[in-house]
Amino acid sequence: MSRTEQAAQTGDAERGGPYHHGNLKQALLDAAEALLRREGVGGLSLRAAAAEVGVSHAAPKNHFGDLRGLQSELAASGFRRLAVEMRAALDEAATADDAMDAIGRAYVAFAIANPGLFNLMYRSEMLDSDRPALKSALADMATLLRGAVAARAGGGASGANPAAIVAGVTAAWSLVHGFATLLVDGRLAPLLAHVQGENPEGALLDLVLSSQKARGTVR
Amino acid sequence: MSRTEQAAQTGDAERGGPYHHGNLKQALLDAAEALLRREGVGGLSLRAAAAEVGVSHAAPKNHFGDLRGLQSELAASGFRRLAVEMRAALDEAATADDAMDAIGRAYVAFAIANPGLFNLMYRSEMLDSDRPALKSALADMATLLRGAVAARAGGGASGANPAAIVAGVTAAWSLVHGFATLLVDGRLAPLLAHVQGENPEGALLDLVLSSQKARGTVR
DNA sequence: CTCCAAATATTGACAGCGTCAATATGCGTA
DNA sequence: TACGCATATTGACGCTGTCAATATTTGGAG
Repeated sequence: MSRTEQAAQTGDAERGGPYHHGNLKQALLDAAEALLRREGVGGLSLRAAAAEVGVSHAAPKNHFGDLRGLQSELAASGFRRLAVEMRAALDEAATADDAMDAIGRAYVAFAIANPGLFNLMYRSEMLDSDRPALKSALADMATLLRGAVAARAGGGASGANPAAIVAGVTAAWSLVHGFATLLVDGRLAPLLAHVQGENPEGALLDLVLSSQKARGTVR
Repeated sequence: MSRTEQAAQTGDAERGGPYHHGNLKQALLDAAEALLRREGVGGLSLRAAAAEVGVSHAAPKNHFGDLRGLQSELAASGFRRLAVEMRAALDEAATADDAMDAIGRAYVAFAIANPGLFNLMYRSEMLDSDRPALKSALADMATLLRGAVAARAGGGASGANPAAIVAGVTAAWSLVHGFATLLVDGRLAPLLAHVQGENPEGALLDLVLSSQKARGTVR
């Protein structure tokens, strides 16, 4: 009995849907992200995503080519959403210095809210950086970061030292990314135990951000 | 014809060695690390390591249990070696402030020299943190980091603010780990292009480390 | 010295995975 | 209406981790 005969007997809604799904690509992305959220980056597979949608194991090939294709689209979606949240944080900040902290907090908040996706986004061996969706999402992130640092360094006027901007972007990104990465990987757990209050992650991040500003006074 | 009969005919040295390898655990670890270096974290597999050593596909089970066991021992070895190099850098530094930079440089140098291993070390889902070897290696790393920060914060005397030490450890570790992670993942390539000279990675790291110290003067 | 138990290694099987080729189905258009 | 292209299925292949059953070797107890 073919899949279509089954569908004709049981009705599309009850089993599998029509032969042509109609919106399979997005459905697969949603299923894949659910898998990522539920089982982590190791639980993500083409076959599992296909099964979750109720479609055959080779169906994803038409839309993503291979596993790296699916993962790249997923990562691109992640970078897009991260950029949105960072921009929102940027717009709400009053001073340029507040803006840097706000961006950093948005970055970490995204990693906490989407640990599996965040992991995937920074595993280049699982991604195809030539995928247009991923490429443009990454370029967008880069200009956002660079713009924020330039705004702070320029202090309103333009023409800040380019080397200082490169260093600033690298330093700010490294600090926040390192924190997010270590946190998501569970490496900060022993340190978090020394921070009291609810939401110790946020408190520790605040400590880190302010300790950077007060460098020299800690001693 | 059994494996032993073959060995009796061809000689142990020529094909496969004796039935009992004698040092299979270490040989598998070496093969696995070679695999990791050659093909990255995705190319690591029990069967490939076994094949490289010339042993049956299920032989690793006796020594590591499962794949996570092998990966955990590999990661433990990595953390041990990293700690050695960080301690060496620490001992060579003159001032306490130099020491922090030296540790950071050693950390990044290790990541550059062993990218696959470094990746593995910070993918907890691939590791079993209950493995004694990994547990103790991680504990050693933690005390090293904490000690270095406490020495800087204490300035020779003891009794520095514990909260400041937690913040300092987190900040220093986050900054350097973020830099190493982004670098190994290829994410800093666009920024590295703006740094002239041979060894741009080291130059950029120097910029980052000094920009942290000069915070406020960049503007 | 002998023999037996424990440690170590092999073999074969199974399910899950990504990927490919061949085939089936349905939608839009000429 | 009929054709063509996009989409989906089926079946196969080799790779993987893991397990159970078996084979071999080693080392120590008697």
